[in-house]
Amino acid sequence: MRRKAYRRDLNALPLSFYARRPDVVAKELLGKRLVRRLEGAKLEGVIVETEAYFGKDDPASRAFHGRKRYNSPMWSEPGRLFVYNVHRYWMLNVIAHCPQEVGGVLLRAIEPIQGVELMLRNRPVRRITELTNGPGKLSVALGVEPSMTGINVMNYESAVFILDSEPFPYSSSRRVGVTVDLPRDLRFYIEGNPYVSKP
DNA sequence: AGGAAGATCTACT
DNA sequence: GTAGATCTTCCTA
Repeated sequence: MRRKAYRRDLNALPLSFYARRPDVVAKELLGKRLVRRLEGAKLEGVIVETEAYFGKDDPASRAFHGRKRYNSPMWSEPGRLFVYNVHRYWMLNVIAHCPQEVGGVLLRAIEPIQGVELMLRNRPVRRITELTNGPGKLSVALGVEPSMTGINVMNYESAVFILDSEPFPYSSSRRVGVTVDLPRDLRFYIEGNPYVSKP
């Protein structure tokens, strides 16, 4: 009997992938493919940089001050989007935490692999490596809006979803721009990738 | 009303 | 490379 070969790159990640500690999920999201449906097109990129955020014990987390209206999506089911504002930009996060806990992963940079023309229309830049090498930048390029909070990235029908791929080796560092940080590395990135926001 | 924020852009030394 | 301006969204820590 013939068995169809399993193709990682054709499959979404299951809930069990996201229902783990945010730092573990942040590491393992590197190399996965982020897909954004926009105007009938598919914009796609490889995730090359992430940061993990925890709950009430993490001073840099949106959840630090307890549950409020603006941060309540941090408590939602893993695998959902949470979009929030910093300065003038929207930050794209995927909720990721163990049961009964709180946390998420900030998507900080992607390497564009499909729909680059449309991304460039959204965010005109001279050098292609400047297109999506930062959390605010990738949100502009992909047309991310706060109304996308709650979207299920495990569903192919969603406006944003994530596809599996082979695991990728990673490097780590302190989180970027965080004024009061935890004493450990919670930023993860693909070493040497030109689309990382900073080496 | 005032201030802070997980950032980005510009204009320079 | 780096300082300084930017001018949104949400909070009152």
